[in-house]
Amino acid sequence: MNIGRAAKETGLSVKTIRYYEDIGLIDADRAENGYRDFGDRQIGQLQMLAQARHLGFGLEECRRLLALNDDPTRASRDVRALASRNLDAVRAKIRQLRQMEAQLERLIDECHGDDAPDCAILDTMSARAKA
Amino acid sequence: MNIGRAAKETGLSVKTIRYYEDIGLIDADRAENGYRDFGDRQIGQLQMLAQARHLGFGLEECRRLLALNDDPTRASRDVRALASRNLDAVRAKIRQLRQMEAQLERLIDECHGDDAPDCAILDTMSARAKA
DNA sequence: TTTCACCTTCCAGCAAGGGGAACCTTTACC
DNA sequence: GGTAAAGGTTCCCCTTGCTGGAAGGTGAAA
Repeated sequence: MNIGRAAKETGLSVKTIRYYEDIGLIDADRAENGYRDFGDRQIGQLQMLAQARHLGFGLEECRRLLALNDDPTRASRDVRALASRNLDAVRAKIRQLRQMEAQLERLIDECHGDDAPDCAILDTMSARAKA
Repeated sequence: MNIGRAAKETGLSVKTIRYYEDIGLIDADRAENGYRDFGDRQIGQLQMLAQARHLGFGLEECRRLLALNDDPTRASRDVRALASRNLDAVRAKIRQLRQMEAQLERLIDECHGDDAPDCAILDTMSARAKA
């Protein structure tokens, strides 16, 4: 299977697939004309990569996931730990974003939003902390 | 004020401040020895940058904010619009992260997390979509 | 004087790819 | 069979927002 076809099957972009091969996340066979040739195994790996990225795993974590998936002697505990760490990271980001959200809401609420120059958003943001 | 001192006052790193000058977000005077010299105005701008970054504004948006802050003829409407766009972006990210969170929770819940190799996380993630 | 902290510039790199150039192959159409 | 379009290949630069390090100049304290 050519790379374009593989891209369609997996929802990844051609560039992304080449990049994944480049950094050694997957390996692709080569046809005689030099074109990459993806088999079922590789397509499966790419689909897993797409899933994992969608779930917020970083590429190094994806590498670990692929290795675990390939290892019949794995312990599901290890997979779970990996996923849990990722979940923690996702939650941390959510918390941070929620703080941003709350502060932005407050600022926006306080700003008149008219033609006049005085603006609570700028006032608050430029307030000297130590003053 | 030297850059190190400015960094302490603003909570930004020395590298970050140099970077901000580099991309033209702020301008710094120079002392005779070639050292950067930050006055009250620049410190204020750096504090505003720190605030804005903290609130999730991108650097180009920060540039706009600084310009608006400098402009006595501004309309607070414009500041508000900028902040609202940022709030929208923050909310979009939160939504996305929440989806990740929910899916990860479900997967982790389904995984035994023991010594055995079978793992719902890997099973789900490597499931061929079209099969 | 020496030493140390601080400053300078420049170069390289991170995540995770995207864009596009320059070039080769395959496929489709007439 | 010719030709053009649509694919493929490698290569290098761009992005965002910095961080780290090397090589070297300067300032302050012991």
